[in-house]
Amino acid sequence: MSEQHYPLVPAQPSYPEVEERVLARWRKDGTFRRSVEARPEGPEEYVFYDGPPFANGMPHFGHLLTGYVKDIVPRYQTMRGHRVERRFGWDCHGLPAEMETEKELGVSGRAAIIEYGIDRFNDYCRKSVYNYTEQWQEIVHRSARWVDFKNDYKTMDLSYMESILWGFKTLHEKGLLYESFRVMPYSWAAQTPLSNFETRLDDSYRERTDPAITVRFELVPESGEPPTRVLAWTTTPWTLPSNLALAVGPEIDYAILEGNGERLILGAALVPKYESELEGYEPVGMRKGRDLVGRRYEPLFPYFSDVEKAFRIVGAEFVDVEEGTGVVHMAPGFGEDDMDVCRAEGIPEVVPVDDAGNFTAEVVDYAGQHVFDANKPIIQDLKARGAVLRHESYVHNYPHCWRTDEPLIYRAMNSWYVKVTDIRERMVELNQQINWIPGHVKDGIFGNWLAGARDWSISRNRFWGAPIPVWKSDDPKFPRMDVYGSLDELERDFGVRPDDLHRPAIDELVRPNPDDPSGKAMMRRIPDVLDCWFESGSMFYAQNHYPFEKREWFEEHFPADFIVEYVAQTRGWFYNMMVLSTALFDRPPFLNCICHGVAMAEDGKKLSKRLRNYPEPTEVFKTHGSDALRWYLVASPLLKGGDLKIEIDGKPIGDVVRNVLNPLWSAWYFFSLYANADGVVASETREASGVLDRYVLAKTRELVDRATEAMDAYDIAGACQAFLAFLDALNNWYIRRSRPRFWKSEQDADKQAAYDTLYTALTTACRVAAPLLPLTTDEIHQGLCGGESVHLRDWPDAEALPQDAELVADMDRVREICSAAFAMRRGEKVRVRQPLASLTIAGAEMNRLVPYVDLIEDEVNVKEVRLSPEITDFADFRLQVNARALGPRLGKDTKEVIAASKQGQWKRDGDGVEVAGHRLEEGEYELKLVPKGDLACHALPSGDTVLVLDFELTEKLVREGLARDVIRAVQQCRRDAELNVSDPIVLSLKLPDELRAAVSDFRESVAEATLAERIDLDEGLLGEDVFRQTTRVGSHDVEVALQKAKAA
RNA sequence: AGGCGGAUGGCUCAGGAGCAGAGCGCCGGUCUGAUAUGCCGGAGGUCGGGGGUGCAAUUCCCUCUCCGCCCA
Repeated sequence: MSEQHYPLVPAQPSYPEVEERVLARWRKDGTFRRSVEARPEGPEEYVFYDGPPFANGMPHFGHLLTGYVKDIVPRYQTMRGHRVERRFGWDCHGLPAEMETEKELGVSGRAAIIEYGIDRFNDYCRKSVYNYTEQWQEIVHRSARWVDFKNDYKTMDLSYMESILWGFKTLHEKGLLYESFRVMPYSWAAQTPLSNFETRLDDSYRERTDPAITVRFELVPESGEPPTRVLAWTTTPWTLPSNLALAVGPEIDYAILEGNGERLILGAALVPKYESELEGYEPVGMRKGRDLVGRRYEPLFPYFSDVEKAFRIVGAEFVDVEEGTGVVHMAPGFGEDDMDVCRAEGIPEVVPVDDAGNFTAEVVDYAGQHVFDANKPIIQDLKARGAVLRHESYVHNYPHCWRTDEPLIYRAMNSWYVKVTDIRERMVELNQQINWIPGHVKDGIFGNWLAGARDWSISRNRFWGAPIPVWKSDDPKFPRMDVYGSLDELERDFGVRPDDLHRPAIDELVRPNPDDPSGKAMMRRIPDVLDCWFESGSMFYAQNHYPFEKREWFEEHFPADFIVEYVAQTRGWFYNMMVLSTALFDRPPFLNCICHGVAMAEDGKKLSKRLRNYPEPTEVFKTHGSDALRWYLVASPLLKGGDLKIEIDGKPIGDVVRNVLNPLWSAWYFFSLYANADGVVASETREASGVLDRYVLAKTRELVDRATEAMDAYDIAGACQAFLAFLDALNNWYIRRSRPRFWKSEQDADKQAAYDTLYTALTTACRVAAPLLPLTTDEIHQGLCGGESVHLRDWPDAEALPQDAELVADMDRVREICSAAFAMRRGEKVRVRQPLASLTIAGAEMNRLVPYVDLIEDEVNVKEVRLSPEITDFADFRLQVNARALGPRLGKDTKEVIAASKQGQWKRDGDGVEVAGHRLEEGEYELKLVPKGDLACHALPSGDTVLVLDFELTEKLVREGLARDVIRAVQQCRRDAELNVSDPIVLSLKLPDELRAAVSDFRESVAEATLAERIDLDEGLLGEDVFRQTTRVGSHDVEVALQKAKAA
């Protein structure tokens, strides 16, 4: 046995085992750190920002997908020579943590938390952040994602939070913050306002049945007028006690109806909808809305009857007659439009609802009742007073809180806002500097969202978050507001340097108001904390404690070269970073951004832990491995922004093993098997002489070119596609056709060339696929290159490999010819082992096929390949018009030309052709070959080549075919006997006469093919170590006996 | 409600104004001294409904219906 220079590998490995092995090696060797540190710091660095996930559960396929992309691109850029630091980030603050803590501690609501103690509450939140970090690290590690956990950032770190203070103060100084009392979506269950985009992030709109009532409002009578009532419609009866006005559309027609001793006013277009209620009422007039404006009415409830300027009909453009009565009841404390209209009219708002959604004492009759519970008694009261014309149920989509699932209300609140509208235009401009993948996101989903951006509410009336660094005087006689942007500033004014910026410690910083000479007024922090989105959107500066540390580092690492998250983050993280980056630095926060689609469960629904509608990622790791999952996800439509249904049994992931991992491994197995058998050491080569070697090197070059182009365009699926095409050429053509060169016993230059070429193709392929299959390729690469990790290598240099487009085109044509020949054999039901006399190839440029004649003869198993330029002997031309080129020129006649060409009604006309009275020039048509009907003929799909296969069999050909059948039987026997591929044997065959004659005729080739030193056809093989087998060849039984030949 | 995406073979999805594609599944065949988890071939689709623009629409426009997603 020769010396072995490569590991012996199994034909089919357990990929999960391979992966565990590679992971252990990485850990032991510190491969990740080494790969980063091997690249220089400085301007050549490639900057990646990791979006912080909120880890309140185990990662699912969606997280993994993002993680894979977060790994692939940095690995690629690292191989391209760039240093890529990868810090993991954790999103720690905000409602998700608070809600979880409320549930686990059994305290619910602001009051309960304050009673429980903000310090204890926040301590629990702080701990809960760590609940899943370990499992996350484990899964991220197992998925072969390289990311730095040790040096991670957390949004709750003191340094991070100090940067947040800086960001807030800087916005304030730039005049981009304001405080305002406005109507906002409010979660009474979470006891916090939500920003407008939070109400759109989750699928928060969902069906809800509410009461809808049509209410009579009694007008203050004008002289001589019978009792007159205006009808208004609402689905929120609980806002009626806060009603302060009624709105009509100035241009809308309102009908006046009379009956039952009263007059009713409602939108004329809506009268038919109230047919049954209005029976007995007669129309007595019609008024435009503007003629109703200014009329006073009686308050429905007494609670706010003294509010100035209230209880009038006002005009509002937004009123329509789509629904209701064409008259809108206005409660300016609970509706955005209502507040706008009423403020314009000088009507103040009233908000008699507390933080928990209960009526306050102002509304005496319902005080303490939750607003939704109060709907019922309010309706009953109104009915008792005869104020309700109709009471119905109304099913509509209604916004719900994304954390608590409870319905939101709209409520006027005090909140801090970022003046996004001031920088909106600039964001739209800066967005043009960003390369979005897929491209339509830029001016589609993201661009549109930016263009319609609204001011961002960033204060939360909660506990676990970065504090709003605003201190106000507690005495309105000495108004003063201080905004702090650093620990230094806090220390300067309060005399202590906080080591924790969380509540309640931060609230304890109090000092006398310097503007109050008596010293009694105190400066106190406003109790709100920041929206946690403000914090994650600040990561690009806060993760490195900007501007307090590493300022230069920041300058060099901003904006990011690359980020990736799923597409909905166009409303979340992408957007918030854009706002803050534009506001603070007037630059885009990132330059390339992949938005991937949504991984869904097999049932087409979103992945749901509760429904368990998806397999555990860890199970997939155990069965198919991480590389297969990685490939499955990133080669899918997900990266083009599409959604993907993940099958629960993971079958498509198994397909990846079969279609990607196995072919790659098979090539590696083949190499190691024969290289070890021959004791060969292969090395990389840049040139070759044989057509097969030159072909596969050119294919390798093509792989590098295509993959580079794809990866540079962030088209990961495209890189996968290129790799698959290469694997096919390598396995099913190069290796398949080159096998005899590896088998032969001479250790000559041709054999070495074959090894070197295969070695080059394999090592290059591993490097190209390293980001896509980091574990499997590393195992193979280490085997090929003496233990060197593929991830420490550079991306292959395409220029080092020969480019030969002509050779590739010719060889691909040859492959097509062979494929077509096999199809013809199948048509005639003639097995490939049966040699045929000849294959005639007719078509253009036949001379280019000359170097491949032997190869075709061998592959197709024919004695002779004839190349013929006489195409018309075998085939006719069919005219195929190029409608795309012709259409613009011929217009209406195009159809006729197409029809005529299909019927063969055309003739050649010099350089062109004539069809239906038109002359077609070159480029406007193509001539395709169609075999003549009576020949065993086959045309290539390209239409430029036809094949004729001679199926006439001579006695000799038949015998040769039979001999090959016997060879096949012997080879099977060798394999069943578990012989080594290079073991010589002694062979004995017991054959029927026909086969015996065939083997006699072709004794030499049988012996050569089966490595038989001796073939015995008469006496049979006797002895201990004889392997015997009876198999069927055609319709005959054949007895094969063989024995490993004794070493000479 | 809104924003966005989607509807193409049994399934998962590409494509894109000019003879409808891939993978899987199915059916049939078959090479093999690396790989039958391979290779070759085949069947299978009036490209969701309706309207419009065009010489030409599955593709562009309008509309309807249905589905999906919305802190990865």
